[in-house]
Amino acid sequence: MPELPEVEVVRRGLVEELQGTRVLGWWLASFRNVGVDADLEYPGVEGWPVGEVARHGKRIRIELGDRAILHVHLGMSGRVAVTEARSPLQPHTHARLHLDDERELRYVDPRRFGHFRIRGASFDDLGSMGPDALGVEVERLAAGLRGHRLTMKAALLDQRVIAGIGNIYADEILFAAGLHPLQISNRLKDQEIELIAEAMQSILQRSIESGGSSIRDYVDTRGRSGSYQQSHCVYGRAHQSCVRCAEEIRQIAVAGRSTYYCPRCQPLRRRIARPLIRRNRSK
DNA sequence: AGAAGGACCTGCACGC
DNA sequence: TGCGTGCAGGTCCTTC
Repeated sequence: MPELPEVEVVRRGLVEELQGTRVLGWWLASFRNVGVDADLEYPGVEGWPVGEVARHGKRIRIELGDRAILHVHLGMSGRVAVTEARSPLQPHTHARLHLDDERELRYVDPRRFGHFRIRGASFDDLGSMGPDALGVEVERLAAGLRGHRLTMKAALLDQRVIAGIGNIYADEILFAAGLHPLQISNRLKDQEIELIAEAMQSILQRSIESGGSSIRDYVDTRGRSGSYQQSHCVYGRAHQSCVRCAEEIRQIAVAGRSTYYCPRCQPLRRRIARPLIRRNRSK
């Protein structure tokens, strides 16, 4: 399931693959998450030059000439690949961008949680998004976390607070920072926020260098899996021993998501609002 | 304002 | 073997 590191690996792959190409046209499936703005005409034989391939959080934006931007979100199971136009189509291929060198950019998404939309250059999809998690400054992270009264797990998953973190890295970051997932975001001490910021940078950076985490579906633009899942300390390790203290890793539901943590390395501080704990424990 | 649950969607693991 | 069921999760929406 692609989060920031996986999306960044995909972005870097696209930069390599799409350099110097032009988009001549497209084929788009008809379902709600795939489409093109009604007022954009087909590029035609001259094509649109592929420009900057940028990323914010889990979203990729690809400039197409000066009039359009391709917005891609991989959702749960989305993949993009640049392949020979003649190569056979994989099942669940929902979009194909025809390039000027006999290749295609293809978007495949079995679970259809992702998005693939060609929109006018002025369209802004980042409106309420928080800062990108990679390289975020401590002050901005602190402002985001203290601006909401959320459990830490919910805060890290909330793209308005910080963009790019999903279920896996939220758990890994909280473990590295020694914070319980039910800790309340606007009651953190400065030192705790610094620990989160440090853990976030080091984990995301290391994961990118490992090609991301491949849990089920994720592969990069050339179909290669990442290996960071081998470095996970808590995610998916319920009932196994903590790598740090050997205590049993626990699995609970927080913000509607499976959450893994070590009760000894991530103790719950008392200043938590009681109703929150009761509600979560009653599940 | 925030929590919770449902909807979207498919593949996979599991139990019978 | 084959079927039904539950689960996984990113995001948006509704309800409380």
